[in-house]
Amino acid sequence: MKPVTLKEIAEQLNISVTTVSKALKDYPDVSKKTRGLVRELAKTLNYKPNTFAVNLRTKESKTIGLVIPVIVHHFFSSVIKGIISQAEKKGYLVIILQSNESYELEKKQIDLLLSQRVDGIIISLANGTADFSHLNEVISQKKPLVMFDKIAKIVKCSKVIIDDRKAAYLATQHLVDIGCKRIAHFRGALLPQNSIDRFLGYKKALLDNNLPYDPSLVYICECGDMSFEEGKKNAKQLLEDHDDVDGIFINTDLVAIGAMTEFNKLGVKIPEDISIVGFSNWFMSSVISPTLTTIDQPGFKMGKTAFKQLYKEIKAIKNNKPKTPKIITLETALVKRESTKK
Amino acid sequence: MKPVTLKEIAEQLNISVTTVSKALKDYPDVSKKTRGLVRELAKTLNYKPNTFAVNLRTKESKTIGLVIPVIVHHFFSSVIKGIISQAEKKGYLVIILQSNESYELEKKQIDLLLSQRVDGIIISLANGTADFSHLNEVISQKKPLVMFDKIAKIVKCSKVIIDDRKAAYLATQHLVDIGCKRIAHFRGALLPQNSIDRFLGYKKALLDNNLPYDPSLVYICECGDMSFEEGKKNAKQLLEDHDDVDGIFINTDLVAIGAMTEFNKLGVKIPEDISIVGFSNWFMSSVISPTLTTIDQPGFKMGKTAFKQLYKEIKAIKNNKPKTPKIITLETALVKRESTKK
DNA sequence: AACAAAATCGAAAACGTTTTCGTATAAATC
DNA sequence: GATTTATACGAAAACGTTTTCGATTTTGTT
Repeated sequence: MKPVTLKEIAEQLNISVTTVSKALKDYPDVSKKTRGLVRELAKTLNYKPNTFAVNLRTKESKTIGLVIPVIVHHFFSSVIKGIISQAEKKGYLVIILQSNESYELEKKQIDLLLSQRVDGIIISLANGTADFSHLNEVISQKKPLVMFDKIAKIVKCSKVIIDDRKAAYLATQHLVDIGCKRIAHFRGALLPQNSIDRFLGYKKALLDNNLPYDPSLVYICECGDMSFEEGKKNAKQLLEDHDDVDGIFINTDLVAIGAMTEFNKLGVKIPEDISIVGFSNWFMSSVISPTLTTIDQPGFKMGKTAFKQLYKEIKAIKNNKPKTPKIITLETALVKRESTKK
Repeated sequence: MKPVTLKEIAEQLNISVTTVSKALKDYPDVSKKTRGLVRELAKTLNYKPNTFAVNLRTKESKTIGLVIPVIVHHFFSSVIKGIISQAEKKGYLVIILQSNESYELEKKQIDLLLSQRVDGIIISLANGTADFSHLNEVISQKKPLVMFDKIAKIVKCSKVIIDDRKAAYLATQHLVDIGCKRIAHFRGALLPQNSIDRFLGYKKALLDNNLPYDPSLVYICECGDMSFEEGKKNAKQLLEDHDDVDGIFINTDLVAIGAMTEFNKLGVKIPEDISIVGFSNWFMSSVISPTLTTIDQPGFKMGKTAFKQLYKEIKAIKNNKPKTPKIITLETALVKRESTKK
């Protein structure tokens, strides 16, 4: 009934707990014979070390925490998958918490993970996060921290990102290349670095092509749970505000799909009347009609990379060998589809 | 540098560790004064109980395990969200593992969770799972186990499901109601109970409407990572095999969307030539063209319900009060959209 | 003042593991 | 045969908490 312990194995074999423990962990100072006996008995009794005791003793839990803004989300669930699959290879478990795009909640979740004493934390920031004391707390506790996608440049930790500015530039340039002259932008929330960078890439592409930058062509979406609705709303507003727009670069696929739905309803033809480029390459984008040109954002790889980096830092800290934060930039690509086919 | 312990608080106040512990946990046998002092010092020192020690002592980790076949999946990620949000309310953390639709992996993950000594496990079975010894192992260790969606009737544990047979019946009946005479079915893998039930519901609806059941109209998809491709492949095959089909009830939205994509490519009009009903109500289904009629499967609620049930059983076992397994059936609804609009 | 009852505290064991360090036995060396 | 050197084992402390139970002090009662 009760789980088997080292003590019971020791008693049955008439040896000490110490020796049993050593035998199971391949210590050199235990004879081949007793090691064999211990191993055998442990197997027949189905011995499983008590993680609680091991954790207490070793001060590590082989568990990491992951905090993300949303879960039901193609990009983020891809990242989760990447992290979990990589963590599994190294014998780590992953505790997932969501911030719901709320700073308060994010702070609470970090606290929770710290008091849970996870071995490291991976996070993508909530839109509302402007204060970083909770993250600095993690760092000052010498716990490895890796940020991805929605990062804060100011926090001194490793980061896994894409070159948002470059990707946005590419997307906008593509719209220019196919002949768009009046290009709008549905940007993300104000705070997140990546939504800023995408905006800057958009702006730079316009200027490099001698197209005027018109702030009234930039619309904001929070990109939270309501992304789709926001896309619809902005699309409608855009039509009311401007009748000459022939291209839009949109911060997120889901918003883009909302916009396309609205345009479709209002009789605006895509790509004939307006060309659209999204961002992230959600699976959905390849099956809607017209299919959506977008930037491929490698979620799965980002997850894997983030864990790999975290793992390195966990090892490094364990060996008392510091590690300077590293910024890893993954490649993206423009995926051309029907929404920009002239 | 080192985390604060009860001992340090005790030494600073010149009292015993016992009293500090009691003061922090509102034991009645500690005076108001000392409790105040302890509380205050604990706060200023930012004391956080060492979870490892607490776990070891109390034999519970306030952590549960979740095993699902896939993560990047609208339904499953909704369930994850439901479980996590409910677990949070009760102070539980969730460790997520994926089985990748593989029995071997599923077994390994369960083992992992057991050796991790989680307080309970929630699982949706892999397609390949036909042996249930790993699940019975969980039960025989008196660890609460709740299955959802893809369940095994034979395993004696609580389950959260929908009435798949009824839902499938409803879906098929709808096709009949709009005038379909020759209705195909893309079913799921052979083993999962829900794919069996959906098939049975389909079959019964045909017979109840005096339509012949033709086995050659039933196609199989594994519904794993390749769902979309499977849908395309089956659609193509169906057209080659039969030229008189005017309706299809499809096991999963993603497969249905694959099929629709293929039909679209081949010039088959939906719903004019063939009407389609999917299953699950993925968000995607509401934005593709034509929008997909489907069965709404309440993932978020399923997750919440599954955790609630698990929580009840964790409490029950703690109080040495057994609990007979409970089967909870959630409501579904047919969502009529363009793919069945005649 | 004597006693009972209540209030307050602490010693100690326990949870199960890991690891250091010492000791005893066996093997090797001269 | 005496000494060194491997080899094999175990005692014990430590990780930080919870909880039982006994001891002491204070309060209340007569």
